[in-house]
Amino acid sequence: MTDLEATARNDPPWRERAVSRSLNAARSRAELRVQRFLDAAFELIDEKGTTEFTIQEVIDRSQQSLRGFYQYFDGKDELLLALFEETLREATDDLRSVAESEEAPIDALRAFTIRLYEWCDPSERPRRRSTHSRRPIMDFAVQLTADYSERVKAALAPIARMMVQLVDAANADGSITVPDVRRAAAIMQQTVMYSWFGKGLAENVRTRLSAEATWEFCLYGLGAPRER
Amino acid sequence: MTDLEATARNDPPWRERAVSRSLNAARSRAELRVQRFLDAAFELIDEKGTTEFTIQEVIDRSQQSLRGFYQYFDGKDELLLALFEETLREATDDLRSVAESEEAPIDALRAFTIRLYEWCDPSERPRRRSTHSRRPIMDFAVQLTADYSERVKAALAPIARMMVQLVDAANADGSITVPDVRRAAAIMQQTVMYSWFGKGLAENVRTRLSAEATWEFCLYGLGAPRER
DNA sequence: GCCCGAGAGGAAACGTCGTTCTCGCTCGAT
DNA sequence: ATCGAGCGAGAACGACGTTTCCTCTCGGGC
Repeated sequence: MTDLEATARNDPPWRERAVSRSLNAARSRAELRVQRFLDAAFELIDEKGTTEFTIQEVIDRSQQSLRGFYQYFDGKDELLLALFEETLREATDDLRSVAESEEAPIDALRAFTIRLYEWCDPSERPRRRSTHSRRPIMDFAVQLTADYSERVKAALAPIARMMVQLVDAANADGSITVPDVRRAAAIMQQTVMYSWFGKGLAENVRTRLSAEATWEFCLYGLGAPRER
Repeated sequence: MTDLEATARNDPPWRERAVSRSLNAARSRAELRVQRFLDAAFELIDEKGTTEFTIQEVIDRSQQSLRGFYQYFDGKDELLLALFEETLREATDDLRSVAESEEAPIDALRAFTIRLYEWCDPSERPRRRSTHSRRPIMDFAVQLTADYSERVKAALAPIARMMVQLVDAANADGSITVPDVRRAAAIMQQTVMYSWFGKGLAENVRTRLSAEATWEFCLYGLGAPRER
């Protein structure tokens, strides 16, 4: 062990650099190929409107080999999980910037909430520069949750954390009044995020919920003083 | 056509009775066999905690033939849909009786809401005499919604209708104040029913939402006066 | 210049499942 | 006794995810 460390330390710098360069090359090559798979899968989801594409289609579209696919992904689930995590990463960045663009805590919470709603609701065509529909991925997330709750939880954690912070800030300055910040943030997130399940269930367009209606409901639920 | 009708009308009564009896026998025999399939599927779901049983298992358990299965069901989806509808029928009856046992509209709404929450939340072991876990079916309902939104909607309609009535009554007597009853009922139903998705997502037990917390959140969201 | 081994592509193969098909038995009516 | 409908049993099929195997290639060491 110590010998190995010593050897490593005594390696001429050029060797280290060379190895590193080789590794970097390999890494970027690998990342490129992974990205090709992801892009192909996103395209297929857009076209079909569902996550029910076949591996073969991904292979054909990305012009890579089945063997290569299984070299980079443990299976289809891993691919879908990667798509999900990628989508949530985008959403998180977007939500952060939206919330930060507001001054008052209650306004930030409102902006954050409405944008979160838009990310989850398929019928919305919001302001964000959405390159493709994430709807099928959000749908599939439910199934992912069943088998990979830890990873889904981890992917959702940044959004959950932001929600807690925003509720806490609004609670601190008196805009809202909640007994338990974390609990309130949880129910808030849940109400907003899972609102899209009501999609096919609303009997008519009139009763379909809007982002605004959801926000108001939450606002009073959080104990905001009601205007008369 | 007229001839046929005349013939039918002139048929001796005994023939009609005989046919009817035969049909009744066939019907009850068929219903029995369908029930065997349903029971077997329920058992499998209970044991495995998922709807991912195979048709073969249902066949084996119900001691019937694959051929028979496809004679009664168009496929696995139809079976799952039947289980879902059966479950909702039970839930609807239960919810109705719970709501009717309360006098004041707001109390009825509260009782209804909390019981509905319990029906959807897997972790709850409520007062109802639940013979088996409906959790996997509720999970799968999301996928069913994607392909059979009409049938899911229809199965959910009675519950939705009750929710509207209860919100309307509570709104009428001033317990709550909502601008749009149908809309309020919709968000209410959604918030309560889909709360179980937060299952794997809550980071710890403390932030996990209870039926009571959900009810309170909704109550104020619906515009109930807040006690100070 | 030659060889060798890692890596990648292609395709065949496998296992699981849902679904369909076919064969043969049984039973009740004529 | 016979015929036909109904039904059980199981083979077979097709779709897919996944694994495996064979082959080719390419870069580095002898």
